[in-house]
Amino acid sequence: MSNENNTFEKVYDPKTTEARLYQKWVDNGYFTAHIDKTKESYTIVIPPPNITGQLHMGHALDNTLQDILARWKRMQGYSTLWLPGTDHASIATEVKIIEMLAKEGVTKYDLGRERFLERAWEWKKEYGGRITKQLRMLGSSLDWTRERFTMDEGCNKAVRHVFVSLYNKGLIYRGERITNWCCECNTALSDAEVEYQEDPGFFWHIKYPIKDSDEFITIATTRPETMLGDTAVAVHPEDERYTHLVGKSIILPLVNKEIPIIADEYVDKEFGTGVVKITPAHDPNDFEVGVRHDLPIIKVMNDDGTMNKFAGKYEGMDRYEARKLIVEDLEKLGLLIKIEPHTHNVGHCYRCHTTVEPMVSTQWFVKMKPLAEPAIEAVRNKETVFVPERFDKIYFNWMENIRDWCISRQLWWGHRIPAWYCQDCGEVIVSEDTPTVCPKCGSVHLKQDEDVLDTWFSSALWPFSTLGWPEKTDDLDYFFPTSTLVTGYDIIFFWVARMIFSSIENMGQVPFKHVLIHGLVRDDQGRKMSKSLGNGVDPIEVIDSFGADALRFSLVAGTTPGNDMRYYDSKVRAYRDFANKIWNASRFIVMNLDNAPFEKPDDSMLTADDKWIMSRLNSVVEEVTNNMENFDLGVAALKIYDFIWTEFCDWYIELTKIRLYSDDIKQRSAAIYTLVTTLTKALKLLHPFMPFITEEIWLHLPHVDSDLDKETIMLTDWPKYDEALNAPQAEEQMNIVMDIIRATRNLRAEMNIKNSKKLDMILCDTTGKLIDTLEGGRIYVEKFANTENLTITNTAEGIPANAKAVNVGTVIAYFPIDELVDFTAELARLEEERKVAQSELDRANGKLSNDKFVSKAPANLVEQEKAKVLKYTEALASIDQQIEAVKAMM
RNA sequence: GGGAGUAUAGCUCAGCUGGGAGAGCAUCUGCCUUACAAGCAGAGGGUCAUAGGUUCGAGCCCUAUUGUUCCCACCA
Repeated sequence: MSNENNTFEKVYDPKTTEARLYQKWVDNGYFTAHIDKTKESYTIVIPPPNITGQLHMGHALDNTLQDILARWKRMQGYSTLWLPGTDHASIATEVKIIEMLAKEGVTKYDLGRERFLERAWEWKKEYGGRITKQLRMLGSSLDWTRERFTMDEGCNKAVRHVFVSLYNKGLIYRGERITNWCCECNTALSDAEVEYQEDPGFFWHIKYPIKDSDEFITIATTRPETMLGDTAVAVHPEDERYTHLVGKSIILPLVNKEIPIIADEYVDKEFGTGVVKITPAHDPNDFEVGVRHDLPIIKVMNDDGTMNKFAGKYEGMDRYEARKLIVEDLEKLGLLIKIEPHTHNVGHCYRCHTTVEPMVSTQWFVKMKPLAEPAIEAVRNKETVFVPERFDKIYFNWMENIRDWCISRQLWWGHRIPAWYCQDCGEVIVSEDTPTVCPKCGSVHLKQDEDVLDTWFSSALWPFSTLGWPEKTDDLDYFFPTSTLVTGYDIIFFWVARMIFSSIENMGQVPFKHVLIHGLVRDDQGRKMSKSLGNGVDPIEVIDSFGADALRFSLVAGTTPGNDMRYYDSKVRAYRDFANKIWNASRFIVMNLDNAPFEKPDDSMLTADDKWIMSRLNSVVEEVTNNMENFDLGVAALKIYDFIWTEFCDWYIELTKIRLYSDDIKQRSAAIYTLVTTLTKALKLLHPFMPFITEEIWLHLPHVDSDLDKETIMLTDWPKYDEALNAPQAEEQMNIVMDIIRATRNLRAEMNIKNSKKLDMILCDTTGKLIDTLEGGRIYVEKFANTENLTITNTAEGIPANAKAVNVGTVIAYFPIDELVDFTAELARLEEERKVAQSELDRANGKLSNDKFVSKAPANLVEQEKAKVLKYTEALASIDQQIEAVKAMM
């Protein structure tokens, strides 16, 4: 074992170890997954972070969870692959590059497509590696030999293959539909990419004059500028107020065009004026109405949100400028009745947050119904299970009400749509390979579609495209379907749902067995971390000050799947302290290594504390493993923390000092052996959570059994529950011993007796049943209660009447104390103790006198209550005796 | 308009299929005890939101109410 740089300093310094260990892990290929048919595989694909991104707390949480699972499964003997990669993030990246170009005073159109893409690839080269470097700092055991990118050659191939296949099945089509249009990003968006929020606005009530009449009809609108594209006015067919007008026309103000008054069920009689202007080109509902009534579609805006030639005198104006002017003009004409404040739900672009404009355009769509159905079935049949399960409701709700997916984007950075249009005959050619001639007319004048695909189209294929599909690769064969997907609830629609239906469609099976959903990491006030608020905490800075282990642990310990959490420095600090605690405990053990030979002791050399700690750890192993299997990582982490700090450090290590400082080398050796093996096992449990410090310590420790040929804790075996290690008698004994020690310390604190002052003590068990147990624990009590003249007896006879008495279960610890005892206070304390004992006794008796309890409750609980009756009866008797004694002294 | 989460100690949160409420931080009291003051020992602090119900027994299950957070939905 090499010890370079490994001196045990008093304070653990993560900085000097983390980078060194990570490099070693990578260099030695520990993260590299191997196809081994004798083993089961365990696979996680990373949710690919955007190449524009920097690691934020959400990533830190997401990847910590994945790393814990990967490291744990690896130790359990699974052939484990955690596959890394990044996402080209079409729209997000394009926006960033345009911003960068703007600083140079250039637009993307100035550059042209080709040179723009060159710049984009340069960007990818420069920033794409930034976030993966940061993932390394977290300790992520990712198999970098298999790193992928959504726009690498293999993924491109998968994308084209899927597109063509869906097109040939009629599941991808192109058509003129109304879509969400972002005027800022200049592209169509899918429904999932629109975020709705309540915005304050106005309701403008406008009079539309009826043709050949003096009558008016009043409409109310929130977007007056779209009236220029009105092609009808609609009322409800059963609205008596207006039935006489159906079939007539109105003259559209400002445009002076005649448009019909139609009747349609869509109109709500109760809302507004009961009359709706119909603008098929700029409203999704109106579009539907337009289709039903065969209305013309007049688009009055350009893609950038300015008014076009159909807007007449408003042409060229920005949409909001036009709105203002139109309202003014209407007012001048006396057609504006009133303006009402009105808040309404308005869609915003999820990338740039500008108001989305519903607009008609020609786009490519995926027909969703046929794809959604089997995807719903698969989750219903639990082929894929959400953890926690309630998230399947969100999934079902979305999938069952799904609309066709708009997949074309008017962007340049992304997978260009593999469709070509024949310039001569208009034929549409969809093909994986670039066609050279038109199959219909033989023309060579083919032009590829200008648009790219929604960035989520490629991420939907991620679990199999990254393993080599559509090729039949060994990786695909062995590692697919993957095991667990870890992600936040915020991208269930964007990503999880789409992976599920894409996988079923293309692979014939679900892409993963479990979806572990986590919540958001919020700031210390519970607010979402965001750039605009400036309240984001940089995980890299946290790692810098407290270490990756501390950050990881703080993100997991005590959290519940699916629930949001808050980030606190104080939490990380607490776990940094925990790391330091383990460090010092280990330092202590290592310091004692040359104190005695490290060898397996004879069973007879094992003491009660040895058996106790091994038995306790054995239970912890079982519980933690069960928790991990149920994805209760937060509970598992706390149990490990608690075991190491409280039971191992605060008790066991202290207890072993009796032997470590003894003259008997065999005893020292036995203590050392148990210390090392217990610590080692605990470190293994902790390793998935705190990979760095556990490895660093493990490298300092001597090893036994299967660890002997291992060079890293990463590849050691996950501890297994072992029936043979259970030691109920030792546990009982140590529990009594610790209770007595605690009671004594308590007494000292209460009575202001220095710990250094030795006390006389008489341990009295009048039942006589615990005498052997107490004798066995004598050595611990003597040392840690700091006694002299410790007497263990089964009779109260001969105990000085003025001895201070403390009840520890059925055992009474007497302290003949020379100092003046305040008898009044003592009496009061005893009375209080009596009250408690009496109420306990009443409680137990009450339960037992309840026939229903006795007959219906499990037998062991009934037994427990009976035992209590005995115990408190005895306790009461003894307290009464003490009270009498005190009274006699007064 | 639908749906989901959440309400537990001063703060942040755990609490596995119902069987006597826990942790960290904070507070108070002692300790530099030869692994650790980023530590040790002790203490205080909770009608588990409210009201009903089921049960021998409810923080946990059911119903309603209130507060709070979020998701979905085409109301012009």
